[in-house]
Amino acid sequence: MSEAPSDPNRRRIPEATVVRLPVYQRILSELLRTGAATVSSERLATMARVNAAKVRKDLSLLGSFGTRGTGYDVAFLRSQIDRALGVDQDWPVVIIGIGNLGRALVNSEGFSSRGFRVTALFDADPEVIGERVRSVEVLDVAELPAFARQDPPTIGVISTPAGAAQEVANTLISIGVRSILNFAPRVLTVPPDVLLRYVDLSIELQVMSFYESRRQADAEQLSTSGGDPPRLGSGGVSRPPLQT
Amino acid sequence: MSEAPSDPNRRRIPEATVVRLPVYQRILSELLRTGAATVSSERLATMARVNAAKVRKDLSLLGSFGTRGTGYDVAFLRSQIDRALGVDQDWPVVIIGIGNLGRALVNSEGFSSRGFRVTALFDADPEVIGERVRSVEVLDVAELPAFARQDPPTIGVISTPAGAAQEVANTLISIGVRSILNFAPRVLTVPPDVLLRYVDLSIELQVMSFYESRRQADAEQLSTSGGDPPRLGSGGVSRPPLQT
DNA sequence: TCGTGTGAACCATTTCACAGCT
DNA sequence: AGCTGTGAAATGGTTCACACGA
Repeated sequence: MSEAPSDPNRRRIPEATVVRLPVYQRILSELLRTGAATVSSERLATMARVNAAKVRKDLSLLGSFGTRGTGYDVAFLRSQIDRALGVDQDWPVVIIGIGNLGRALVNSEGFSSRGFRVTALFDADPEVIGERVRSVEVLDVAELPAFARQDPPTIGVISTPAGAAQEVANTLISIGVRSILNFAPRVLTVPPDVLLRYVDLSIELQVMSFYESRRQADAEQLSTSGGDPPRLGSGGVSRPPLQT
Repeated sequence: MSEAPSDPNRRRIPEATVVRLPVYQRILSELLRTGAATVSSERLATMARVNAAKVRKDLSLLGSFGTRGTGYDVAFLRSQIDRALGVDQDWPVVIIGIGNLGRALVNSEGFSSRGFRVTALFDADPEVIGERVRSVEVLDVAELPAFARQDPPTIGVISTPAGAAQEVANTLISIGVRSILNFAPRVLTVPPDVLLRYVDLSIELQVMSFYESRRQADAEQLSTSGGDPPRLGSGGVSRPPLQT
């Protein structure tokens, strides 16, 4: 009735794996820089601070790219991950809000390379409009709809102050953008077919605070009562979580 | 033999929940701004783009703070989340690398308020050293060890270029910092007792690329063969994941 | 012999469904 | 009547352990 279920790509990839793929991607890029030709799941796992079986399972979801007894070809594997992530395609990106954060984004490795093409920057501040950042001109945000008719962006990045974020989101949606990445500290409302993701610079800081206060609580517990030694694992200190 | 197992705090909180607590925290702060006195799990869930049962389970791990038939008291719940996250305590933070990203961090809501106190900024560039950002002076990174003896930081934030990140991490570890938040696009090596978390500004962008290319693939599939209509859920378009 | 790829077992997290309080 | 808090079921994700190929 339906097609063969094991088409190499096209297989359902769990969200958890999708989020790890960019991590592997970066590690492979670094390995490439240092001249490594092949890498084992073991080594990749150590660098990514995850379990080797997880690396193998993640990668096997993309296809069988390894060689038994040898490992994975670094360059080839990276190209396959790029393909799975879709960063071998061209995604026009607009960034709205060119303060320090917007500038940092434009200048960041991952934004201006690897599939993403920053086609325009937008701001509302006359001081900033007309400036060039990385040779891309900052336009008046009022011109965003007109710009989009010429060169429609796929992804919109919001790095405005919180107060402007919802309005910018509305504009992006009205010009047909269906993927929005929001750095502004504000909860946004968008239609259900729009993919909205948040990056909160301070969430990780708060997660650190959580584990740090657990550490302190454990340390105090230890000095007041003569409790168990702080063994890692089940009790004691919370297992340090791995990176996003 | 041992103490009662249901001490309100002190209960093990799953990592997945810890990461959502800052999200609830922000939402509650916004509700407070708009003057809401109480909130239901349903409403909180809608705003956080998660399931209501999940909200209730998450919150019940911190204690029984809701009122049946009414919901949660916004201000009280927020203070309890703050407590659980440890952001009611004082965490001295140093930031190393005062480029655009470092400045954005210093100026961001979540960094300079709510428990975190940016005690000093560091850079290696003589142009930048001596400058003040948000009234905090930028010091020479060479002075970091001396500074730490006076006013030891709990958390170190790395927002340097990739090339400097490992060296900065080594310095932080040598002065006793056990929680490091790394924004530099570089895999770092640290001892196992150091809590290291990464923030990669482009990971979310790559995740978007993944889902966007799935959308395109689905759209093409649909136009070439006369396949199934793109029902949300099992097949069709991948369920848009919720924010980190 | 080394290291991938993968069923199967295990563990964590999510969701359901409803008892119980206001 | 409305909404929380929570066992129990369902789902999703991780790890084990080993067959198999290079």
